[in-house]
Amino acid sequence: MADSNPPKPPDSPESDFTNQNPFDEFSEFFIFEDDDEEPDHSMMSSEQVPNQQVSQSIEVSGFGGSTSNPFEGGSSSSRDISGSGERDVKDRFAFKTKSEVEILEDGYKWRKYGKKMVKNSPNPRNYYKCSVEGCPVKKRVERDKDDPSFVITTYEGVHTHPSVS
DNA sequence: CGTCTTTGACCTGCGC
DNA sequence: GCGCAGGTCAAAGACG
Ligand SMILES: [Zn+2]
Repeated sequence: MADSNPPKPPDSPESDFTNQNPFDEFSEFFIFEDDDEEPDHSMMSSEQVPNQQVSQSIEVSGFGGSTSNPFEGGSSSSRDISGSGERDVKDRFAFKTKSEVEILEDGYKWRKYGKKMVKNSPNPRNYYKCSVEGCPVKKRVERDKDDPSFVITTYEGVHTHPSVS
């Protein structure tokens, strides 16, 4: 109750983006399944400098439109490396987006199934899953620690069905 | 009426 | 063995 939208008018993410500069407000930071992680040995010592890495220029046009999806067609089922003891083929795709709302419509229906607090950020992490039966796709949404205006959306899995009608 | 949201509890893996 | 962290499920309620 009293959800109270953020201190900001309902800025429909699916109608303003076309008018904004993808380089200024729509920073796409692709975070593939990297092995190395932040070697954070000591914690809470002195805040580390924010890693403001906003770069990369991927073709992202009809995002939040309705049917266009940058996911399908790019990196997907690459399970041809089953012979070698390679890492799992779990498709993990992180997306950093500048938005005040976490519910970015990407053309799919998601059902929230959990909320957790991350220690690294004073913000909670939301867990979503595709409502479509048979779709093992999961989505994780979390706010940035240094930039609460940024939202990190992590997609896991591949949709096995076209976008919603 | 059906769908989705919300919160807590619960499970597992790991570290020490 | 316990605690912590992260992740998941389930019941109830809200809501259209
Ligand atoms: Zn799906």
